Amino acid sequence: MGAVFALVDGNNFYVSCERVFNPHLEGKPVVVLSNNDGCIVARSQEARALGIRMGAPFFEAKHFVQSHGLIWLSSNYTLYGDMSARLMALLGELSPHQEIYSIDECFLDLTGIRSDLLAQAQAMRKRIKHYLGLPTCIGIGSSKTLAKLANHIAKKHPDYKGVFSWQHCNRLEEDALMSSIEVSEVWGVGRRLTIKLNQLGIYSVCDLKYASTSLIRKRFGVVLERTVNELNGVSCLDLEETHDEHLVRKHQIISSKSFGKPVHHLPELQEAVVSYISRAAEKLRQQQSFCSHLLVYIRTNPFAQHREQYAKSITIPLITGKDDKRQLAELASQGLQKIYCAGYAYKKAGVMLLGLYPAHQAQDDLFCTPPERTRSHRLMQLMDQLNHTYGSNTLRLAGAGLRPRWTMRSLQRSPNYTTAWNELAQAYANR
DNA sequence: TCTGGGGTCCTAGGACCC
DNA sequence: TCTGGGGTCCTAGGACCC
Repeated sequence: MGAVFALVDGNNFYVSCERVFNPHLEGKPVVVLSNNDGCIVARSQEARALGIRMGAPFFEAKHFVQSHGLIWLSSNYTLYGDMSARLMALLGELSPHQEIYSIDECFLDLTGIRSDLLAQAQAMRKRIKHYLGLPTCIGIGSSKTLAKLANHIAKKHPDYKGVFSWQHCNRLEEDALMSSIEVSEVWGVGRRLTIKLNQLGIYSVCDLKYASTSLIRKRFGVVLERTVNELNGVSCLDLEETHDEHLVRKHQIISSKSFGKPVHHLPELQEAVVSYISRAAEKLRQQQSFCSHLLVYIRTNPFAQHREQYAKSITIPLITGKDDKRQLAELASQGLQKIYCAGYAYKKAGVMLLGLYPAHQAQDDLFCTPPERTRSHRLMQLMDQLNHTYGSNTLRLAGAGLRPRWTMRSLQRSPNYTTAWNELAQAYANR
C-alpha cells in the first residue's frame, strides 16, 4: 500500500483568529497587515471579493475603509502563535506523524489508516471548529505535493465541504481536474518558473504531470523533477516530523524590521541593531545553539526611487561560537560602524546569525576561563527567565535604547486574549 | 504620508587538498 | 605542440515557501 498524506490548513488564518474573539468581524471585509501596518498579509473572503490582492501595500486598499467598511487590523503574532499551537495539538490526534509546516498548516502521514479518511477528516474539521472556532480545509493524496493540491481544490470548490481526496478519483477525473488548474498553483512553482514553463507550452497542472522528467531535470534541476514525480503519485518528499518544537534546530536566525520612521544617525541605528541581536540571541539559546558568523545589514527605502539608494551588509566571523547577547551586540555594533554611511534616510536594519550548531559541541576559547563561561551562561539564563516571566524586554541591554522612536507602527493590534489574563476580558467586551 | 519578516533548498564557482 | 582526476568546503545568488 502506497503513502497517504493529508495537508490541513486554516482558512484566512489570521482573520479567523481575530474573529474568534471579536464576532463583529464576521461577514465583513477584514484584512490583517504586516509589521508597520505596511502590507496585506491576510484577507477575509469578503475582502478578497473586493479584489484586494495578497501582499499588496495597504495604502492601495485604504479607500475601501470609507467605501465598503473594510476593517483593518495590525498583526498580533502572540495570538496567532497561541491559536496555532492549539490547532496543531488537535491535529496531532489524527496521526502520530505530523509535520508543522507553517503557522497555519501541517502535513499528516495517514499511511496505513484503514478507516474512511474522508469521514475522519470531516469529523476533525468539525472538532476544530467546535473547540477553537477556526475554519479549516483538508487535502489528501499519495504525495505531499498532491495533498497540497487537494487542499487547494477543497478551498476553491465549496461542493467538497472542505475536504478533497485524490483517492476517490479515477485517472480520467484526476486529469480533467488537473487540466483546469494553472501550473502556478503547484507547490514549488513560483512566478519565475511559471513563465519558463509557459514558454515550453506547460500551462496546466496536467501539462506538468505529463512532462518528460529528463527534460525537466535538464532545464530546471532536481527540485522540479521531484515535483513532477510527486504529481504522478510517487512520493519523494518525506514528512519532516516536528515532535518537540525546541528540538527543531534552525540553520539560520534572522531578526530584522523596517523602521516606523526613517532613521538618519548612527546612534539610533545602533539601538535598533542591539535590540534585534538581543532578540536573535534569545532565539539562538532557545534552540540551544551557538553561531559562528554574524551578519549585519542596513538599507534605505527601495520604494523611494527618487532618492539615492544605499544598502550594505557585513559578515563577521566569530573566533569562538557565541550565544551571549552582550558579546554579539558589541560585535554587531562594530560591524554597523563599518558599513554606516552618513547622509542617507535608512528604512531597515537587520541581523542574521549564521553557521549554527548545537551548543554542546562548542569549543572553548583558549583564553576564556571556565568561570567566565559559567557566568555568561547564568546571566543569559536569568535574563531569559525574567523576560519570559514578566514579559519580553523587562531586562534588556542599555544599548537597545530606552525610548526608541524608530519602533514599528502597529496601530490596531487586538488584545492578547489567550496569553494575558488582563487582556482576556476584552473578548467579552466585544460581544 | 504609505510597500513585512523569516525561513528552506539547490547550484555554480573558487580555493584548497592529495 | 603539450599540463589529471577526484574530492571537500565555503560562499553567493537564485528560486521557492508561508
